[in-house]
Amino acid sequence: MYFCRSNFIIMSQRIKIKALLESEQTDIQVLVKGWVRTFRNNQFIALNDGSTNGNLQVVVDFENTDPALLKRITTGAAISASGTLVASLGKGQKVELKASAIEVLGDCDPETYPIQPKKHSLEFLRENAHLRFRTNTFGAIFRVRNSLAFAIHQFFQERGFVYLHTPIITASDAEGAGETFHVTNFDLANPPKDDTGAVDFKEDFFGRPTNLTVSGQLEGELGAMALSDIYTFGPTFRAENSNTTRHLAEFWMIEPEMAFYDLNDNMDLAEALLKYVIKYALEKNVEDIEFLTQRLLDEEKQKPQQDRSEMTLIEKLQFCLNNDFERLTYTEAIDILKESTPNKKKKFQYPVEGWGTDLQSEHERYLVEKHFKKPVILTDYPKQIKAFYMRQNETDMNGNETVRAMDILFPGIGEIVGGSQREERLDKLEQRMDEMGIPKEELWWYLDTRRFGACPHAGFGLGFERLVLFVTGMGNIRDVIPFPRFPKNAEF
RNA sequence: UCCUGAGUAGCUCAGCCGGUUAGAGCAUCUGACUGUUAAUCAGAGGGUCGCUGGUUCGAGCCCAGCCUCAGGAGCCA
Repeated sequence: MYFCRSNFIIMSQRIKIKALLESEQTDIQVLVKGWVRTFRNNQFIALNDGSTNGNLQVVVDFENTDPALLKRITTGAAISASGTLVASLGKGQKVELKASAIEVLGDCDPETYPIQPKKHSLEFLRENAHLRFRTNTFGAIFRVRNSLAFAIHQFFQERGFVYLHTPIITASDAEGAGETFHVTNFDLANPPKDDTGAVDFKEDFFGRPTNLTVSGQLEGELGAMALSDIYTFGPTFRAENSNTTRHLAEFWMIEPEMAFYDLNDNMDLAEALLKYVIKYALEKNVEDIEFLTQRLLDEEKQKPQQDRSEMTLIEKLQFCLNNDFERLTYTEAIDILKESTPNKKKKFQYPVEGWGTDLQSEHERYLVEKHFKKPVILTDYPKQIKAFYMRQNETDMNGNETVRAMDILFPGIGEIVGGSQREERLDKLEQRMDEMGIPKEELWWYLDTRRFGACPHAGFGLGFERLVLFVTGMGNIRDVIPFPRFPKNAEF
């Protein structure tokens, strides 16, 4: 960080390895600190400090170094090294540090340290999630995740959106977005009961049943009805017993809500956001994405030819930037699927027959990966399979009832964004809530926005981990969040 | 939750039809070498075969239940 143009370095200041590796200067005195990746030949330390995927080679003058100190330079040990940055005498790196002093800051017993200088499976590293940051793969993933998070804020801030913090604890379970985690202060072995023998939540902390939020959308809409454009970016919780590579019990979601937006504006914004943040990561995390691209190539070498992707990770990301997402209605998608080869040859597990049922993931995958071969935005889904707050379309000439919904489908991920134009007409909204059995009394505050100065508006939810999954090319969502929460697992 | 597969050394795995002392590679340790890049070479240590029960003269292997993991499905973001 203290890299001055004048070749002058403050020796007492530690320099991050990323800055050193990018440096054009040599023959300067520097101080570095980091963790040993490998120690080869009693001479060469591959040192990493997390600032970049690359290691700095620290060369030790082993003949003039205390053997007891050399023994303590083990994989995983934290060390401090100072010396001269010189052009490397060996191949494989431009510069290296000729060490004049080395201090072991934290020893690391190689007999018991789980991370060995060898390849580890992702499953093993998941069980050692507290240490997996120290691997190349997870270093790259979490630096990319960081960039994406920053880019999301930057995108919205540049457009005048207000970052709104919606509550984590809520009393409404009305949205029906999934099973909730209960929040209570009760002694679960002995909760207070009322006259009928039911648990008496009047005695609980909030005086009513509460749960962790499944979505900040409804509260987000309240903000949009005054601030015009808001976004949330926070954790959400679903107690679904989902055991897949695409679901977590705790995940982060970005939920913008925009007043005076219709569905087209909504789609434009979502597409622009995705392209913006992918572009940002591609530019900001060049080495990380190159590393992850190579990692994916190596992984795919183990698969049979037909299961390998046609594009590398970088190519996929660039392809995403350079092409408009395909936009079509649910009804058009059903027509395509009905006429598709796999449907005619009965290759689908769930044959596509009529209008009105939800698409299975095999159908979404066909549209995205085989038919269009690019991200797809599906709109105007049947009203019966979508949430109560979505704006109802006029019944079409075939008598089909649809809502102004949109889902963005990504290759390998499936649904990454789900959104809609919201129903701003009070009578329509109330009627739909009645039909779906949603308690209007509980959502009186939500309905107030339709009573007082209602206006057309829209919004969407973007699953952050699914985005990270796509940009890193990883296959399991549990590998793109630092400490995954899923059924039967809350370690760390 | 359902379907399929898996659980054997620190890690990744092999282990035949149920039969003597359970193997390999990597990692670790010891020694050699000393401009290495997954260093190399020689040697050594390392096991409650997921758990519980059952069948059998005998179980890593067969059976039942449970636990955990992976992949797929559903729910979804």
